[in-house]
Amino acid sequence: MALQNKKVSDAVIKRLPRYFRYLADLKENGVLRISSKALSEKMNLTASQIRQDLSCFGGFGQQGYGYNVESLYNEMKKILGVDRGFRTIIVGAGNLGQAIANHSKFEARGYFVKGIFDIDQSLIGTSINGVIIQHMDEIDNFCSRETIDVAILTVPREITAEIAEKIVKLGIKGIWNFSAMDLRLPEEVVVENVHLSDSIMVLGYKIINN
Amino acid sequence: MALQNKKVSDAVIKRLPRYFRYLADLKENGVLRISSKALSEKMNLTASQIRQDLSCFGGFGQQGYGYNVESLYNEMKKILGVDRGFRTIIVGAGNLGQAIANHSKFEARGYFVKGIFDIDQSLIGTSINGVIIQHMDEIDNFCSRETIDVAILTVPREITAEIAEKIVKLGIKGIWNFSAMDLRLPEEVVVENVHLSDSIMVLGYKIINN
DNA sequence: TAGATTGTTAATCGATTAACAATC
DNA sequence: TAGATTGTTAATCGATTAACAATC
Repeated sequence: MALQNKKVSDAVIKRLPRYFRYLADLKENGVLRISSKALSEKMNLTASQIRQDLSCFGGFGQQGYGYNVESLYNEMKKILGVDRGFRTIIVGAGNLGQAIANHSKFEARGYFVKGIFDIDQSLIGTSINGVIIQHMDEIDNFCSRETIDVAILTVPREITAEIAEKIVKLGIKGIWNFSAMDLRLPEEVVVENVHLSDSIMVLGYKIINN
Repeated sequence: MALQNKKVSDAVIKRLPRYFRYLADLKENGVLRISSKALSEKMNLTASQIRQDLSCFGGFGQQGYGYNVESLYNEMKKILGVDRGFRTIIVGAGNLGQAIANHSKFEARGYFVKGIFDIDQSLIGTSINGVIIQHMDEIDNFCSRETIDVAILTVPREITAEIAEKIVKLGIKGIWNFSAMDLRLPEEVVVENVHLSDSIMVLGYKIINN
Protein backbone atom coordinates (compact mmCIF):
# COMPACT_ATOMS: atom_id res chain seq x y z
CA MET A 1 0.00 0.00 0.00
CA ALA A 2 3.02 2.23 -0.27
CA LEU A 3 2.06 5.25 -2.33
CA GLN A 4 5.23 6.16 -4.17
CA ASN A 5 7.41 6.36 -1.11
CA LYS A 6 10.29 4.67 -2.89
CA LYS A 7 11.29 6.18 -6.18
CA VAL A 8 9.71 4.25 -9.01
CA SER A 9 12.34 2.90 -11.37
CA ASP A 10 12.60 3.97 -14.97
CA ALA A 11 11.92 0.44 -16.12
CA VAL A 12 8.55 0.53 -14.38
CA ILE A 13 7.69 4.03 -15.59
CA LYS A 14 8.29 3.03 -19.19
CA ARG A 15 5.78 0.20 -18.84
CA LEU A 16 2.99 2.36 -17.43
CA PRO A 17 1.62 3.69 -20.73
CA ARG A 18 1.53 0.13 -21.98
CA TYR A 19 -0.60 -0.93 -19.03
CA PHE A 20 -2.79 2.05 -19.74
CA ARG A 21 -3.19 0.96 -23.36
CA TYR A 22 -4.11 -2.59 -22.53
CA LEU A 23 -6.52 -1.52 -19.82
CA ALA A 24 -8.20 0.95 -22.17
CA ASP A 25 -8.56 -1.88 -24.64
CA LEU A 26 -10.01 -4.28 -22.09
CA LYS A 27 -12.43 -1.63 -20.89
CA GLU A 28 -13.41 -0.91 -24.49
CA ASN A 29 -14.16 -4.59 -24.95
CA GLY A 30 -16.36 -4.68 -21.91
CA VAL A 31 -14.02 -6.79 -19.77
CA LEU A 32 -14.82 -6.13 -16.13
CA ARG A 33 -11.98 -7.84 -14.32
CA ILE A 34 -8.62 -9.36 -15.06
CA SER A 35 -6.01 -11.27 -13.11
CA SER A 36 -2.30 -10.53 -13.29
CA LYS A 37 -1.96 -13.95 -14.91
CA ALA A 38 -4.43 -13.22 -17.72
CA LEU A 39 -3.02 -9.74 -18.28
CA SER A 40 0.50 -11.10 -18.35
CA GLU A 41 -0.43 -13.45 -21.19
CA LYS A 42 -1.94 -10.63 -23.20
CA MET A 43 1.01 -8.32 -22.60
CA ASN A 44 3.75 -10.90 -22.81
CA LEU A 45 5.07 -10.18 -19.33
CA THR A 46 5.17 -12.26 -16.17
CA ALA A 47 2.28 -12.03 -13.73
CA SER A 48 4.85 -11.41 -11.04
CA GLN A 49 6.18 -8.36 -12.80
CA ILE A 50 2.72 -6.89 -13.23
CA ARG A 51 1.99 -7.30 -9.54
CA GLN A 52 5.36 -5.82 -8.63
CA ASP A 53 4.85 -2.88 -10.97
CA LEU A 54 1.37 -2.06 -9.74
CA SER A 55 2.38 -2.40 -6.12
CA CYS A 56 4.60 0.67 -6.58
CA PHE A 57 1.44 2.72 -6.66
CA GLY A 58 -0.91 0.92 -4.33
CA GLY A 59 -2.80 -2.29 -3.75
CA PHE A 60 -5.30 -2.14 -6.55
CA GLY A 61 -6.21 -5.81 -6.67
CA GLN A 62 -8.17 -8.21 -4.58
CA GLN A 63 -7.18 -11.74 -3.63
CA GLY A 64 -9.11 -14.39 -5.45
CA TYR A 65 -10.59 -11.82 -7.82
CA GLY A 66 -7.84 -9.94 -9.60
CA TYR A 67 -8.13 -6.36 -10.73
CA ASN A 68 -11.22 -4.42 -11.63
CA VAL A 69 -10.47 -3.19 -15.14
CA GLU A 70 -12.28 0.10 -14.93
CA SER A 71 -10.89 1.13 -11.57
CA LEU A 72 -7.36 0.09 -12.50
CA TYR A 73 -7.75 2.02 -15.73
CA ASN A 74 -8.81 5.06 -13.76
CA GLU A 75 -5.88 4.70 -11.39
CA MET A 76 -3.51 4.51 -14.33
CA LYS A 77 -5.10 7.64 -15.75
CA LYS A 78 -4.37 9.45 -12.52
CA ILE A 79 -0.83 8.11 -12.27
CA LEU A 80 -0.06 9.29 -15.80
CA GLY A 81 -1.83 12.61 -15.41
CA VAL A 82 -4.31 11.92 -18.21
CA ASP A 83 -7.17 13.34 -16.16
CA ARG A 84 -5.13 16.29 -14.92
CA GLY A 85 -4.11 17.36 -18.44
CA PHE A 86 -1.09 19.23 -19.74
CA ARG A 87 -1.11 22.58 -21.48
CA THR A 88 1.16 22.18 -24.46
CA ILE A 89 2.85 24.15 -27.20
CA ILE A 90 4.41 22.86 -30.38
CA VAL A 91 7.56 24.63 -31.49
CA GLY A 92 8.31 23.94 -35.13
CA ALA A 93 5.40 23.46 -37.54
CA GLY A 94 7.23 21.46 -40.19
CA ASN A 95 6.06 18.06 -41.31
CA LEU A 96 6.58 16.45 -37.96
CA GLY A 97 5.12 19.31 -35.93
CA GLN A 98 2.07 19.29 -38.16
CA ALA A 99 1.72 15.55 -37.88
CA ILE A 100 1.69 15.86 -34.12
CA ALA A 101 -0.66 18.82 -34.09
CA ASN A 102 -3.09 16.85 -36.22
CA HIS A 103 -2.89 13.75 -34.10
CA SER A 104 -6.03 13.68 -31.98
CA LYS A 105 -4.66 10.87 -29.86
CA PHE A 106 -2.50 13.16 -27.78
CA GLU A 107 -5.48 15.22 -26.73
CA ALA A 108 -7.18 12.02 -25.60
CA ARG A 109 -4.13 11.44 -23.39
CA GLY A 110 -4.39 14.87 -21.81
CA TYR A 111 -2.05 16.94 -23.97
CA PHE A 112 -3.87 20.03 -25.19
CA VAL A 113 -2.15 22.11 -27.84
CA LYS A 114 -2.50 25.76 -26.87
CA GLY A 115 0.01 27.26 -29.26
CA ILE A 116 2.05 26.43 -32.35
CA PHE A 117 5.13 28.38 -33.36
CA ASP A 118 7.34 28.58 -36.43
CA ILE A 119 9.41 31.13 -38.32
CA ASP A 120 8.07 30.34 -41.78
CA GLN A 121 6.00 33.37 -42.85
CA SER A 122 3.87 31.23 -45.15
CA LEU A 123 2.73 29.18 -42.16
CA ILE A 124 2.20 31.98 -39.67
CA GLY A 125 -1.46 32.91 -39.44
CA THR A 126 -2.68 29.58 -40.78
CA SER A 127 -4.11 27.16 -38.30
CA ILE A 128 -3.89 23.47 -37.51
CA ASN A 129 -6.70 21.82 -35.65
CA GLY A 130 -8.03 25.23 -34.69
CA VAL A 131 -4.74 26.55 -33.34
CA ILE A 132 -3.18 29.48 -35.16
CA ILE A 133 0.52 29.26 -35.95
CA GLN A 134 2.42 32.20 -34.52
CA HIS A 135 5.91 33.49 -35.04
CA MET A 136 8.49 32.00 -32.71
CA ASP A 137 9.26 35.45 -31.35
CA GLU A 138 5.81 35.35 -29.79
CA ILE A 139 6.66 32.41 -27.52
CA ASP A 140 7.82 34.66 -24.70
CA ASN A 141 4.66 36.75 -24.73
CA PHE A 142 2.46 33.74 -25.12
CA CYS A 143 4.02 31.84 -22.24
CA SER A 144 3.78 34.76 -19.87
CA ARG A 145 0.06 35.09 -20.62
CA GLU A 146 -0.66 31.35 -20.54
CA THR A 147 0.72 28.74 -18.18
CA ILE A 148 2.30 26.07 -20.35
CA ASP A 149 3.41 22.70 -19.00
CA VAL A 150 4.88 20.97 -22.00
CA ALA A 151 6.77 22.07 -25.09
CA ILE A 152 7.03 19.76 -28.05
CA LEU A 153 10.21 20.58 -29.93
CA THR A 154 10.12 19.72 -33.60
CA VAL A 155 12.64 22.26 -34.80
CA PRO A 156 15.87 21.73 -36.73
CA ARG A 157 18.71 20.28 -34.70
CA GLU A 158 20.79 23.45 -34.93
CA ILE A 159 18.36 25.61 -33.00
CA THR A 160 17.03 23.02 -30.56
CA ALA A 161 19.41 23.74 -27.68
CA GLU A 162 18.86 27.46 -27.93
CA ILE A 163 15.08 27.17 -27.95
CA ALA A 164 15.12 24.65 -25.14
CA GLU A 165 17.05 27.05 -22.93
CA LYS A 166 14.70 29.87 -23.79
CA ILE A 167 11.53 27.99 -22.92
CA VAL A 168 13.03 26.61 -19.73
CA LYS A 169 13.30 30.21 -18.56
CA LEU A 170 9.62 30.62 -19.33
CA GLY A 171 8.76 28.04 -16.71
CA ILE A 172 7.97 25.04 -18.86
CA LYS A 173 8.02 21.78 -16.92
CA GLY A 174 8.70 19.25 -19.63
CA ILE A 175 10.12 19.01 -23.11
CA TRP A 176 9.30 16.38 -25.68
CA ASN A 177 12.37 16.54 -27.86
CA PHE A 178 12.40 15.23 -31.42
CA SER A 179 15.90 16.37 -32.33
CA ALA A 180 18.69 13.82 -32.47
CA MET A 181 20.49 15.55 -29.67
CA ASP A 182 20.64 15.19 -25.92
CA LEU A 183 19.66 18.32 -24.06
CA ARG A 184 21.41 19.28 -20.86
CA LEU A 185 18.99 21.32 -18.83
CA PRO A 186 18.40 22.14 -15.17
CA GLU A 187 16.78 19.28 -13.33
CA GLU A 188 13.53 21.10 -12.69
CA VAL A 189 12.77 20.41 -16.36
CA VAL A 190 12.00 16.92 -17.57
CA VAL A 191 13.10 15.90 -21.05
CA GLU A 192 11.72 12.96 -22.96
CA ASN A 193 13.50 12.23 -26.19
CA VAL A 194 12.10 10.70 -29.34
CA HIS A 195 15.23 9.95 -31.27
CA LEU A 196 13.70 8.59 -34.45
CA SER A 197 16.97 7.91 -36.20
CA ASP A 198 18.25 6.07 -33.13
CA SER A 199 15.13 3.95 -33.23
CA ILE A 200 15.40 2.98 -36.88
CA MET A 201 19.07 2.13 -36.42
CA VAL A 202 18.19 -0.27 -33.64
CA LEU A 203 15.84 -1.89 -36.13
CA GLY A 204 18.68 -2.14 -38.62
CA TYR A 205 21.01 -3.72 -36.10
CA LYS A 206 18.39 -6.28 -35.16
CA ILE A 207 17.69 -7.12 -38.79
CA ILE A 208 21.34 -7.80 -39.44
CA ASN A 209 21.67 -9.92 -36.32
CA ASN A 210 18.31 -11.68 -36.38
CA MET B 1 38.23 -9.68 -29.28
CA ALA B 2 35.04 -11.70 -29.22
CA LEU B 3 33.05 -10.83 -32.29
CA GLN B 4 29.44 -11.15 -31.22
CA ASN B 5 29.77 -14.67 -29.89
CA LYS B 6 27.57 -13.91 -26.91
CA LYS B 7 24.25 -12.33 -27.71
CA VAL B 8 24.47 -8.59 -27.26
CA SER B 9 21.94 -7.38 -24.70
CA ASP B 10 19.13 -5.03 -25.58
CA ALA B 11 20.50 -2.43 -23.21
CA VAL B 12 23.70 -2.32 -25.24
CA ILE B 13 21.94 -2.31 -28.61
CA LYS B 14 19.85 0.68 -27.61
CA ARG B 15 23.00 2.65 -26.84
CA LEU B 16 24.70 1.94 -30.17
CA PRO B 17 23.01 4.70 -32.20
CA ARG B 18 23.94 7.12 -29.48
CA TYR B 19 27.59 6.15 -29.77
CA PHE B 20 27.24 6.56 -33.50
CA ARG B 21 25.84 10.05 -33.06
CA TYR B 22 28.57 11.20 -30.73
CA LEU B 23 31.28 9.72 -32.90
CA ALA B 24 29.85 11.41 -35.99
CA ASP B 25 29.90 14.66 -34.07
CA LEU B 26 33.48 14.22 -32.91
CA LYS B 27 34.57 13.33 -36.43
CA GLU B 28 32.72 16.37 -37.76
CA ASN B 29 34.63 18.52 -35.29
CA GLY B 30 37.94 17.12 -36.38
CA VAL B 31 38.64 15.19 -33.20
CA LEU B 32 41.06 12.38 -34.03
CA ARG B 33 41.05 10.29 -30.88
CA ILE B 34 39.10 9.95 -27.67
CA SER B 35 39.42 7.94 -24.48
CA SER B 36 36.54 6.11 -22.86
CA LYS B 37 36.90 8.59 -20.01
CA ALA B 38 36.51 11.66 -22.21
CA LEU B 39 33.66 10.11 -24.16
CA SER B 40 31.93 9.10 -20.95
CA GLU B 41 31.90 12.69 -19.78
CA LYS B 42 30.40 13.88 -23.04
CA MET B 43 27.76 11.16 -23.07
CA ASN B 44 27.01 11.09 -19.38
CA LEU B 45 27.91 7.42 -19.00
CA THR B 46 30.70 5.67 -17.13
CA ALA B 47 33.94 4.95 -18.93
CA SER B 48 33.60 1.38 -17.76
CA GLN B 49 30.28 0.98 -19.49
CA ILE B 50 31.61 2.35 -22.75
CA ARG B 51 34.50 -0.11 -22.68
CA GLN B 52 32.16 -2.97 -21.81
CA ASP B 53 29.74 -2.02 -24.57
CA LEU B 54 32.39 -1.73 -27.25
CA SER B 55 34.05 -4.96 -26.19
CA CYS B 56 30.91 -6.79 -27.33
CA PHE B 57 32.00 -6.07 -30.89
CA GLY B 58 35.76 -6.19 -30.73
CA GLY B 59 38.81 -4.52 -29.30
CA PHE B 60 38.72 -1.21 -31.06
CA GLY B 61 40.91 0.75 -28.68
CA GLN B 62 44.55 0.92 -27.84
CA GLN B 63 46.08 1.09 -24.39
CA GLY B 64 47.48 4.46 -23.52
CA TYR B 65 45.84 6.02 -26.56
CA GLY B 66 42.13 5.46 -26.48
CA TYR B 67 39.98 5.10 -29.59
CA ASN B 68 40.61 6.46 -33.02
CA VAL B 69 37.45 8.45 -33.72
CA GLU B 70 37.26 7.80 -37.43
CA SER B 71 37.87 4.10 -37.24
CA LEU B 72 35.48 3.63 -34.33
CA TYR B 73 32.92 5.63 -36.27
CA ASN B 74 33.40 3.35 -39.24
CA GLU B 75 33.07 0.26 -37.06
CA MET B 76 29.84 1.60 -35.65
CA LYS B 77 28.60 2.25 -39.16
CA LYS B 78 29.21 -1.38 -40.02
CA ILE B 79 27.67 -2.66 -36.81
CA LEU B 80 24.51 -0.66 -37.45
CA GLY B 81 24.36 -1.46 -41.15
CA VAL B 82 24.64 2.18 -42.22
CA ASP B 83 27.11 1.30 -44.96
CA ARG B 84 25.14 -1.77 -46.04
CA GLY B 85 21.90 0.15 -46.44
CA PHE B 86 18.26 -0.91 -46.19
CA ARG B 87 15.71 -0.83 -48.96
CA THR B 88 12.63 0.67 -47.42
CA ILE B 89 8.97 1.32 -48.11
CA ILE B 90 6.62 3.65 -46.29
CA VAL B 91 3.09 2.41 -45.87
CA GLY B 92 0.73 5.24 -45.05
CA ALA B 93 1.42 8.68 -46.51
CA GLY B 94 -0.46 10.75 -43.98
CA ASN B 95 1.18 13.51 -41.99
CA LEU B 96 3.58 11.21 -40.25
CA GLY B 97 4.46 9.15 -43.31
CA GLN B 98 5.13 12.34 -45.23
CA ALA B 99 7.24 13.72 -42.43
CA ILE B 100 9.38 10.62 -42.51
CA ALA B 101 9.58 10.52 -46.30
CA ASN B 102 10.80 14.10 -46.29
CA HIS B 103 13.35 13.53 -43.59
CA SER B 104 16.73 13.30 -45.31
CA LYS B 105 18.38 12.08 -42.13
CA PHE B 106 17.15 8.52 -42.58
CA GLU B 107 18.81 8.26 -45.96
CA ALA B 108 22.06 9.37 -44.37
CA ARG B 109 21.64 6.43 -41.97
CA GLY B 110 21.21 3.95 -44.80
CA TYR B 111 17.43 3.80 -45.14
CA PHE B 112 16.48 4.41 -48.75
CA VAL B 113 12.81 4.91 -49.52
CA LYS B 114 11.95 2.88 -52.59
CA GLY B 115 8.18 3.05 -52.40
CA ILE B 116 5.38 4.92 -50.66
CA PHE B 117 1.85 3.57 -50.41
CA ASP B 118 -1.54 4.92 -49.41
CA ILE B 119 -5.20 4.49 -50.29
CA ASP B 120 -6.01 8.18 -50.62
CA GLN B 121 -6.68 8.80 -54.33
CA SER B 122 -5.67 12.45 -54.02
CA LEU B 123 -2.20 11.37 -52.92
CA ILE B 124 -1.64 8.54 -55.36
CA GLY B 125 0.47 9.65 -58.28
CA THR B 126 1.97 12.59 -56.44
CA SER B 127 5.53 12.20 -55.22
CA ILE B 128 7.53 12.91 -52.10
CA ASN B 129 11.25 13.35 -52.38
CA GLY B 130 11.16 11.86 -55.85
CA VAL B 131 9.19 8.76 -54.87
CA ILE B 132 5.73 8.36 -56.37
CA ILE B 133 2.93 7.39 -54.01
CA GLN B 134 1.19 4.22 -55.16
CA HIS B 135 -2.00 2.55 -54.12
CA MET B 136 -1.62 0.08 -51.27
CA ASP B 137 -2.89 -2.70 -53.48
CA GLU B 138 0.36 -2.33 -55.40
CA ILE B 139 2.50 -3.38 -52.43
CA ASP B 140 2.40 -7.05 -53.42
CA ASN B 141 3.50 -6.39 -56.98
CA PHE B 142 6.09 -3.89 -55.92
CA CYS B 143 7.65 -6.16 -53.33
CA SER B 144 7.90 -9.09 -55.69
CA ARG B 145 9.75 -6.91 -58.20
CA GLU B 146 11.99 -5.20 -55.65
CA THR B 147 13.68 -6.70 -52.63
CA ILE B 148 12.57 -4.65 -49.66
CA ASP B 149 14.19 -4.93 -46.24
CA VAL B 150 12.21 -2.52 -44.11
CA ALA B 151 8.61 -1.34 -43.99
CA ILE B 152 7.72 1.81 -42.14
CA LEU B 153 4.13 1.54 -40.98
CA THR B 154 2.38 4.86 -40.52
CA VAL B 155 -1.15 3.66 -41.10
CA PRO B 156 -4.19 3.93 -38.81
CA ARG B 157 -4.17 1.57 -35.86
CA GLU B 158 -7.12 -0.43 -37.16
CA ILE B 159 -5.36 -1.71 -40.26
CA THR B 160 -1.85 -2.02 -38.86
CA ALA B 161 -2.01 -5.70 -37.88
CA GLU B 162 -3.49 -6.70 -41.20
CA ILE B 163 -0.89 -4.84 -43.24
CA ALA B 164 1.91 -6.13 -41.05
CA GLU B 165 0.89 -9.70 -41.73
CA LYS B 166 0.64 -9.04 -45.42
CA ILE B 167 4.08 -7.56 -45.78
CA VAL B 168 5.63 -10.25 -43.63
CA LYS B 169 4.52 -12.73 -46.29
CA LEU B 170 6.28 -10.58 -48.86
CA GLY B 171 9.59 -11.29 -47.18
CA ILE B 172 10.21 -8.04 -45.37
CA LYS B 173 12.83 -8.34 -42.63
CA GLY B 174 11.92 -5.51 -40.33
CA ILE B 175 9.00 -3.26 -39.45
CA TRP B 176 9.20 0.19 -37.97
CA ASN B 177 5.80 0.46 -36.36
CA PHE B 178 4.25 3.81 -35.47
CA SER B 179 0.87 2.49 -34.32
CA ALA B 180 0.13 2.32 -30.61
CA MET B 181 -0.17 -1.42 -30.78
CA ASP B 182 2.14 -4.33 -30.23
CA LEU B 183 2.48 -6.60 -33.23
CA ARG B 184 2.80 -10.34 -32.78
CA LEU B 185 4.68 -11.64 -35.78
CA PRO B 186 6.90 -14.61 -36.61
CA GLU B 187 10.37 -14.23 -35.22
CA GLU B 188 12.05 -13.96 -38.60
CA VAL B 189 10.66 -10.43 -38.66
CA VAL B 190 12.03 -7.74 -36.39
CA VAL B 191 9.70 -5.06 -35.08
CA GLU B 192 10.80 -1.76 -33.65
CA ASN B 193 8.02 0.30 -32.15
CA VAL B 194 7.74 4.05 -31.92
CA HIS B 195 4.88 4.46 -29.54
CA LEU B 196 4.60 8.23 -29.52
CA SER B 197 1.72 8.39 -27.10
CA ASP B 198 3.57 6.08 -24.72
CA SER B 199 6.52 8.41 -24.90
CA ILE B 200 4.60 11.58 -24.13
CA MET B 201 2.85 9.86 -21.23
CA VAL B 202 6.20 8.99 -19.72
CA LEU B 203 6.99 12.69 -19.95
CA GLY B 204 3.75 13.47 -18.16
CA TYR B 205 4.46 11.00 -15.38
CA LYS B 206 7.89 12.45 -14.86
CA ILE B 207 6.58 16.01 -14.78
CA ILE B 208 4.09 15.10 -12.09
CA ASN B 209 6.72 13.30 -10.05
CA ASN B 210 9.70 15.56 -10.64
C1' DT C 1 -15.81 -23.71 2.56
C1' DA C 2 -12.39 -24.37 -1.38
C1' DG C 3 -10.18 -22.17 -5.11
C1' DA C 4 -8.14 -18.24 -6.88
C1' DT C 5 -5.24 -14.61 -6.72
C1' DT C 6 -3.27 -10.88 -4.44
C1' DG C 7 0.91 -8.13 -2.26
C1' DT C 8 5.28 -8.94 -0.57
C1' DT C 9 9.51 -11.18 0.77
C1' DA C 10 13.31 -13.93 -0.84
C1' DA C 11 16.01 -15.87 -4.69
C1' DT C 12 17.81 -15.32 -9.11
C1' DC C 13 19.33 -13.24 -12.91
C1' DG C 14 21.42 -9.62 -15.61
C1' DA C 15 23.47 -5.12 -16.14
C1' DT C 16 26.51 -1.66 -14.38
C1' DT C 17 30.56 -0.31 -11.97
C1' DA C 18 35.11 -1.01 -10.01
C1' DA C 19 39.59 -2.77 -10.15
C1' DC C 20 43.71 -4.04 -12.35
C1' DA C 21 47.08 -6.56 -15.16
C1' DA C 22 48.50 -5.90 -19.82
C1' DT C 23 50.56 -2.89 -22.95
C1' DC C 24 50.72 1.06 -26.10
C1' DT D 1 60.99 4.81 -19.82
C1' DA D 2 56.66 6.66 -17.35
C1' DG D 3 51.95 7.75 -17.95
C1' DA D 4 47.75 6.69 -19.94
C1' DT D 5 44.29 3.82 -21.08
C1' DT D 6 42.65 -0.38 -22.73
C1' DG D 7 39.94 -5.12 -22.32
C1' DT D 8 38.47 -8.13 -18.98
C1' DT D 9 37.56 -10.25 -14.59
C1' DA D 10 35.34 -9.62 -10.19
C1' DA D 11 32.13 -7.03 -7.19
C1' DT D 12 28.04 -4.54 -6.76
C1' DC D 13 23.81 -3.00 -7.70
C1' DG D 14 19.17 -3.23 -9.46
C1' DA D 15 15.45 -5.50 -11.85
C1' DT D 16 12.91 -9.66 -12.69
C1' DT D 17 11.10 -13.96 -11.22
C1' DA D 18 9.61 -17.35 -7.84
C1' DA D 19 7.40 -18.58 -3.75
C1' DC D 20 3.95 -18.22 -0.37
C1' DA D 21 1.21 -16.54 3.51
C1' DA D 22 -2.83 -13.73 3.63
C1' DT D 23 -7.44 -13.34 2.28
C1' DC D 24 -11.29 -12.47 -0.86
